Amino acid sequence: MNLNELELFRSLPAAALERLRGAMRVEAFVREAIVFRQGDPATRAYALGAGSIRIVQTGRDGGSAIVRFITAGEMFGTVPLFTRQRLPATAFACEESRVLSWSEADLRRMIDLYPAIAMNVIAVLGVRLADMQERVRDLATHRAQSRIAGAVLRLAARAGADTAGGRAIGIPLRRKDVAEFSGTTLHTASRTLAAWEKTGLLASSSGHLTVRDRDGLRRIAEESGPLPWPACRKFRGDEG
Amino acid sequence: MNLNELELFRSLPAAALERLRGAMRVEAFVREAIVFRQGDPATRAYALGAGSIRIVQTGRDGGSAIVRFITAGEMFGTVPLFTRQRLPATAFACEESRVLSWSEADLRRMIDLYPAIAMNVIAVLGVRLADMQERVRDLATHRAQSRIAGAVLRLAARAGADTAGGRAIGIPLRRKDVAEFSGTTLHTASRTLAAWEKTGLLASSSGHLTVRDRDGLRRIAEESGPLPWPACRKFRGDEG
DNA sequence: TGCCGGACTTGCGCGAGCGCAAATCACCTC
DNA sequence: GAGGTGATTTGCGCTCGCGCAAGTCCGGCA
Repeated sequence: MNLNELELFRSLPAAALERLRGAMRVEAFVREAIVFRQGDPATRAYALGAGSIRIVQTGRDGGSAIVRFITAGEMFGTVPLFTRQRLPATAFACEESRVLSWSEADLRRMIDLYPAIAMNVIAVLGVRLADMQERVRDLATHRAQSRIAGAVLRLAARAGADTAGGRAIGIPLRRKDVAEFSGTTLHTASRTLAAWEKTGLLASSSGHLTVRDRDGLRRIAEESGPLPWPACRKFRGDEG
Repeated sequence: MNLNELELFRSLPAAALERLRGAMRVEAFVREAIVFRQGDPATRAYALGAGSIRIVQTGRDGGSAIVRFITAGEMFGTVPLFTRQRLPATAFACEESRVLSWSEADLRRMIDLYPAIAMNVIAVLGVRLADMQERVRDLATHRAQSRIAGAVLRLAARAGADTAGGRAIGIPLRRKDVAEFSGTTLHTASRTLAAWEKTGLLASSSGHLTVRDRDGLRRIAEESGPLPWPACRKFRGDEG
């Protein structure tokens, strides 16, 4: 993989990429291996060369949620380097993955030399922040079914590839993953996905989901959140 | 207000602050006035001089959630300048507020001259991203009551001031605000807050909440989310 | 001082979706 | 191919908390 394909190092001169390659550490992780643990001090900047990673945050009470999925080219675990915080979540490899990383000192040195890296970081964080804000709204205002549809669509848009049968999500997803990503339970996620498979909205085989009817899912995702009741029709009627 | 009190312009040389002051626009907004609207193109970088602002995101279906509260010193509405997106949310003044702002061109020029501004932006975004991730986990794994407690505690920590009667939240909050910030309904928020007032966990007068028993609220906030049922006691027993 | 509109409270009914449990299925190892 | 581990499915009961609606409180304005 060319380093300029990483979002972190976009539009840098060749000399910079060469130096970065020299300072780079490459590691391989097997399925379900842990790249770093929540609570550890942050020491390196990570980027994903190949595979996929899920970032899981666990609360004091044991409840955990998938904060984000990382796909090839994305940076992760890097923000706490700038805010002197500890790592706020744990990174699991969803599948066999190749992880690239740089030491904090090397990264800071490169940012001093090439401020464009800092601007890349801002752009990445900005997009992610917008994404998380949308998820907050989603979780706060939508019902379980809509949230699941929204989560699937978001993943399909960001990590999907168009195939003959529809848009395939390039991340191996268990039912439990879908549940923890959309803020519902394993059972509800299972029931819902199974129903959608039956209806032909999507297909799943060996841990991979494929969106077959994007518009159908979008309709469910935007189903007016907390008011899907017949009794509310009178209000929805005069709004148009 | 000294400009170096703004999180965006921390630790800049006096010369930089002087230039920034020259390029600054100052506006006053009355209660419930709109600073900018969701969907508008981003043209300026904002910071709050005094007062408080709520950032509200509305979905296509009409459901809206409070994404964030802004207090004096914080920047807002600035990220889309870097990602070339439109503004993802609307900013309402919670009370009379003084808003400072800079044009995109001026901001970019200053960042070129003083890269420390870019690092400040990264630090701010990093903290906010961590905050939003925690909220996502909260919304996904906690019950309404715990979410409300968590929301109140978060606001008290970030925008609170210690007083004789407890820690007072420096933002005027309606019940509806609490509801939209914690992902529940006006009714549940009202009931819950009223109950807590009766128990003495918190107090409210003329739109301002005061946390009287932080540990009590924290206990509710961390009440193991989806399993507060008697039937689960057998499990909770051998953990604690 | 009296009027008015918006915010807050509260009783009621109910259904979405959670926790539980048990059966089934897919996949990996040996 | 056999055994085992973990993922998935699915029926059941039950509660949380939402929608509704009516009443109350409070602050602003004339």
